Amino acid sequence: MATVPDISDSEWLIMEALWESSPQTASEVAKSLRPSTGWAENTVRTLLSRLVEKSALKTSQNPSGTRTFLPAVRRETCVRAESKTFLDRVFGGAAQPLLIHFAQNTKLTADEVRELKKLLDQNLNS
Amino acid sequence: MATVPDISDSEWLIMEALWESSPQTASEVAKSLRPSTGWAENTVRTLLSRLVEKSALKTSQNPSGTRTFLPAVRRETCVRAESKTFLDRVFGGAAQPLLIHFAQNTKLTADEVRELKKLLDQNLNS
DNA sequence: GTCTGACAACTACAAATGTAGTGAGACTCC
DNA sequence: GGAGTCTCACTACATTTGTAGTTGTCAGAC
Repeated sequence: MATVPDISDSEWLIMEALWESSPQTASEVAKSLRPSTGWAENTVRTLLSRLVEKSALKTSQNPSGTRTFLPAVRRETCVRAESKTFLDRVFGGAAQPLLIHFAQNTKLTADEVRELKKLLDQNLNS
Repeated sequence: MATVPDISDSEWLIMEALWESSPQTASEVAKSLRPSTGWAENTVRTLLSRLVEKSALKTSQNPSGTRTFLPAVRRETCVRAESKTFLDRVFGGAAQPLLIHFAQNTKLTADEVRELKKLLDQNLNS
């Protein structure tokens, strides 16, 4: 049950970068986030360190002596945890109102609707 | 577009209490939250004041001189804002993966599934 | 050998959040 | 009319978050 660490908004962006491609060094992460966030390299380093402290990331020493970072928790696990928090907080834990909310408030394509309906059917039979 | 104030986790509980029934005095809110949160009355007062500052709540002086609090923003509005934040943060703004996630990870009754499918159809025709 | 430029480690600091305590005025009940 | 009781407005204080700056080291470039 490896309790999932609490990941803040900014930290989430770091995690995304590493879930997408890892391991990466601090400066690689910084470089890839710079366009979207404008963060100074040190900011990224701080966030990386905090995530290591929280055990959301692991590091490994690579031959050249610099550290590389890689996720210690799977994205799916974190998504699940965040989703639960959100669900509890905003919808009082009731998933159906949440589904209703998003089904009403977002535009979906016919294909997407088809796929969702299929999933709903599978849900029933599980 | 009445930008929605940022409401923290604890504050959200206060808002819920007032969305459910308002206006209420500080001590009424405190009393109703005590069982679930264990908060001291002053904690509730502080949170109420912060919410008034943020314009999430309004107050009105009632005859006896004590203040009562009531929401200044509709629950639906806040839910929408929180949902968007969450969607952007965790699902990169894509609603369909979110719907998939919740459709797969929650148990629904046959009725609920039926209703959701109906909504999905309406979504298509809108 | 020294200068340069990454990298790591540590420190900084304000705003937001969670969770209260204190002091002062008003009201209430003997 | 003094002693509790409510309320309110202020103040407090540790943590977490966002966003860096500073210092020291080490490896190549020259």
